[in-house]
Amino acid sequence: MPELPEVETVRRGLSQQIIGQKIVKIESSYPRMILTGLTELQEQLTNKVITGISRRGKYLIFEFDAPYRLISHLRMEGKYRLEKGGTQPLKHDHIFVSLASNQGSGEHPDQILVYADVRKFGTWELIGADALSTYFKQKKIGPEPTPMDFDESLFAEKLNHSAKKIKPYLLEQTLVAGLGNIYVDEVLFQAKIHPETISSELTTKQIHLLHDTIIEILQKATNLGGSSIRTYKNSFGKQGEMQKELKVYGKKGEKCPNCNHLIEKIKVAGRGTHYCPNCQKI
DNA sequence: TACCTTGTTGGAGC
DNA sequence: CGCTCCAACAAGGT
Repeated sequence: MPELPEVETVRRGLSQQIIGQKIVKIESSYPRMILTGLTELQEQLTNKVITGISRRGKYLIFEFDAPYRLISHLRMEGKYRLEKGGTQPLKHDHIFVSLASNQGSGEHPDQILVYADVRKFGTWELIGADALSTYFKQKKIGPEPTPMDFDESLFAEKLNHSAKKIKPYLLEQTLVAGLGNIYVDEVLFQAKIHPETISSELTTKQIHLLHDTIIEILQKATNLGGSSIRTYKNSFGKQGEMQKELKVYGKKGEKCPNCNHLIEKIKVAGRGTHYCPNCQKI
């Protein structure tokens, strides 16, 4: 379940591995996940060089020496890895991008970027470079969780006028981009806010703490290479370190590190939700 | 076998 | 109309 820290870690890895390489072939055994079509992708990107990889919220964005951008969302279990050619595809491999170093005469592929996804929930979309900002505006993706982008007064203004429960609201990606089910539980625990608190009932003090905690936890998790719970690995096949730092996610029945009360798991808006009933009261 | 997992969306319902 | 909530969906592991 890659959230912002995991997606950012994948981005950093892939940037080291494939920037400057030329796409010589694209194949897919599950073209349905390419929402804008496999043929279009092949037509526009074959023989193009990958010039950069960026990220917006949980979306990865591949850039080329062509006016197109490839937007990749990993959803639950999407993964990238690089392989030498001639390797047998694994069961859940869906897209194969053959890459050649963009130097010399060789069109001989050096390595293959493989996209694998057990659940097949991830998506690829090819869009014009000029349509990128429109794409995220239409999806109402909120600011990046950084001190520069994430404006506290705007955040407070939205919360003050909403009857939504805070956890599902934070998961919408509209208040701030990048939180998923793991980090939203961790953030609310650290800020001592009950996940079912009605947004407009949060105090100014709580909102301030929540704002700072979102930035802090996502930054910390990114620095640690994300959390490998379930099956997440980065593009080098390496696990993250943040799972060791989690306080409530997946800790049902264990003691709260603050007060020794047992961590509970409830359902909030259909999502498994971990919290300490003693530290996080409505 | 039915249920659970998650992010996102469309539409039901108030 | 505006807002909130929830089922549905993608597919397979347990």
